[in-house]
Amino acid sequence: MRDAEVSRNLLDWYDVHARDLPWRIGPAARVSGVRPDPYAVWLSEVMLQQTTVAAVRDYFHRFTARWPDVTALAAAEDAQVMGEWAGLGYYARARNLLKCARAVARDHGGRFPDTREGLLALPGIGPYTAAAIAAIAFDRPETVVDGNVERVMARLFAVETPLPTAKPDLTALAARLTPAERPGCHAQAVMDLGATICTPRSPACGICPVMAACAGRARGIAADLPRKLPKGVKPTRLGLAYLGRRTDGAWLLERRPDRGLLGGMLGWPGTDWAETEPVSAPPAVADWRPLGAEVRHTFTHFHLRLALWVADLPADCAPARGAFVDRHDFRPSDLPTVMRKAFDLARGGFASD
DNA sequence: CACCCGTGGAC
DNA sequence: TGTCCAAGGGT
Repeated sequence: MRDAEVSRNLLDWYDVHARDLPWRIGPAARVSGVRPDPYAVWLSEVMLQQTTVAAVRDYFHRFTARWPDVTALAAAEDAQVMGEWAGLGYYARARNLLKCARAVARDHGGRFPDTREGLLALPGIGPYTAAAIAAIAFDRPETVVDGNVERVMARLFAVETPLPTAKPDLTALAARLTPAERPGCHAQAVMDLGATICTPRSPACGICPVMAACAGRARGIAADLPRKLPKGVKPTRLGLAYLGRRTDGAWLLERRPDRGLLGGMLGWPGTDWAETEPVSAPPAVADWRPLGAEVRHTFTHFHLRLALWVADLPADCAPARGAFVDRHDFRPSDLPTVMRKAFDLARGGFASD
């Protein structure tokens, strides 16, 4: 089967089986020449970086309801956007999302650049996202390579070189299949195939539209591809967090520095997280008591065990760190997950009111 | 270029 | 419970 036939089969399959996703336009609209909204494409693609469709859906709806276009988002306050992103992870994406929206509003008159190169110059838009927006929103014949595409190419062409070494080869193979017509649909077809049929484990080769062309299947090694270098062991880090509540119900919280882990997010004051036993460092003078429970949470590259300390703080409390957030302004959903877990465990440790 | 950066679901 | 994994980008 020639490359053009493979691409044709993928597109035919996509036209029948394309998933109905909130950021996509329907086939009827597409046939009438309607293009997807670049803002919706950009927002969804950033949210989908290393994140599943199931996790993104509700966030996408909340963001577009609150900020319907890039100009509205550009005008939003940092804390509002970070709070709305809370729970989705990889918080540098939210910081760059705002930077990007403001750059588009200020430097591009509120319109996204319509080329890969133009998009690539914006914060939070890398090779994948630039190609995806250019292809999907602007009908540019760019080659889109994400984890799905790498897996599909590795299997289709039986590439046994492990990732990430194989990346350039897989990109070249994906480029061979990229058609001049409907490149955006082609890109989404390959990604949909990877997400629904050519899955990482137990791929459904029996119903695959390009089964006949698949060298991996022919050799019986499809499910073992792509090969990957073994990963290192995650260390365990320890830390303390202080959950202080003032008598009027206000919570003592702290905005984390813009860089690094959970950068720019709200959190409980506490120690650094290290592999050695933490040294106590309460953010205010008070009768801190151990909760007797700890948060266990796993990040990308380490496990965390976070011991919780709680205290009732006096009305005239002057904290050395952080600031009080009025009980009516405090939304637990504004917290990153590890901090929300701490709140869920500790809230019972305070007198109810 | 190697490392850093979240989270929840599947198995 | 532990491990792997997902529509990557920044530094």
